[in-house]
Amino acid sequence: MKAKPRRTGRRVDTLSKERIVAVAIEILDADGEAALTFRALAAQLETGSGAIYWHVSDKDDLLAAAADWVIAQAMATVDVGADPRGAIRAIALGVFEAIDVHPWVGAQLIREPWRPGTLRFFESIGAGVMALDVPEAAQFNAWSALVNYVLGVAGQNAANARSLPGETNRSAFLEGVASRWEQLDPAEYRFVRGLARQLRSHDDREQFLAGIDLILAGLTHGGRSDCVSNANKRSGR
Amino acid sequence: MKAKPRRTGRRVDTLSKERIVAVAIEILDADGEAALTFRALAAQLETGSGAIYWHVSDKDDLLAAAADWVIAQAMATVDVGADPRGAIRAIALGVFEAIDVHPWVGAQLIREPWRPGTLRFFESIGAGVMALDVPEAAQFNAWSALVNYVLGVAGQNAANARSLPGETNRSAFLEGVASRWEQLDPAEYRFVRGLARQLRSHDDREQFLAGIDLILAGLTHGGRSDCVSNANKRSGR
DNA sequence: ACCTGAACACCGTTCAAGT
DNA sequence: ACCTGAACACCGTTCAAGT
Repeated sequence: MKAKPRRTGRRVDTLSKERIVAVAIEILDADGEAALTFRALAAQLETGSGAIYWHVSDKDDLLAAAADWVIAQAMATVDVGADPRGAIRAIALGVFEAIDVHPWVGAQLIREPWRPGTLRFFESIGAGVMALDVPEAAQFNAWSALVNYVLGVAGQNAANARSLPGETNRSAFLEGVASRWEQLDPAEYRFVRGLARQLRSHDDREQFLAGIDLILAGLTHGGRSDCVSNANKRSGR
Repeated sequence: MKAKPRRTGRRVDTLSKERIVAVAIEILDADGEAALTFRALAAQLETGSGAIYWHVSDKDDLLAAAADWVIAQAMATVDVGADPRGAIRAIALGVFEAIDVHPWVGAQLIREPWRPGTLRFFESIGAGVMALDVPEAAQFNAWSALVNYVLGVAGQNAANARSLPGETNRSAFLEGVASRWEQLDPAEYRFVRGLARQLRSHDDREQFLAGIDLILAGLTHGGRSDCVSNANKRSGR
């Protein structure tokens, strides 16, 4: 009973960085960040743990490569229309949804901002900003605000999902937060208390886009002389 | 030579959660997140590693408590003026600067949004939003955009600083990113290439505040009927 | 060139034993 | 009630040895 089916000398699935990254993504999606160990990966790939180091330099490298693959995929399938505003929304939403499906990506994106997927994301947002009516001197800040916002929400989602994988878990987490918030002192925490109700029923995706729209609105109005806000002048001091 | 100075029975510094958290913050600030181990902590506290577990349930608990202490401190010293816009800017800047000094806080803030420091931060931003001219239905989204933006920048800073502690390291990191970006194909990465120059000389703090101002501008103008932007109507589809 | 898997150093956490 | 520190299970990484 010990005899295994013999391959013809060579193994069918040669080990490669692509295959390693693909299996890593499977493990990350299925069981979360803590489940990705070199031992689990080696077992799944039917090889020794040391073999992985031939193709991947490091665990950091593995995680970065996995995150970049997800983002590159998301960026490749984004439908960028003619309208720059719509393009920015579509790109941001594409990254948001990719991270929604693969929450572990959120924590990885920011490090190593020279990976192809991250670069595509950065450049696409930048192209949208250029296409808008934003003066050149303000473009860097506009780009930074958009990118930081997207990554902020991404990180938030990642942290929320880190506890345990699964959909039920997320709503349970929100329910837990909401019920804690409801027990706060009304005098001291009026706003947060009021948030609790809405926390249970809100649509993440919609709220994310509302934030993008807010930044875009500020961008357009801050730059137009016929509708200048005093928000851009330092208020007070 | 072996005789240690004998204390009078009781040890002078009783172990307590406060003292553990204080030493943990010292280690985190000095040598980064990777350096905080229960062994290092126990050595610094001159006790056994197991003793820490009597006061702290977990490493997660320890990190969350440390982050919350930093944020609570920052919130306590924020000077909130009368002007709601100035208050929001001051609160955001307070959190930004706290995370700038203690970069490891960035990654921790989001989890456990019921710790006192985090709650104070949430409530303060919420109070600012309420004080602004924002319709009640839009308050949740406005609050979310502001908080997410602050946490996004915070996370970014945390990731940048994670590589190694120290000031020189940060500028070296930015220099590395800039020089990589400059080698990109000008046809494909026009915007990111242009960013490289500005990346070296930009002021983090100023850029952070510019993002806050952008959201505030969008907030004011999106809500006013005399200056409605078409950014809030779905453009395109 | 690429793979194997035992070995190493190190970690969070537990727990019987002490005071 | 609180502290001690050895022990346990587990991890990333290395490396001599194989093909």
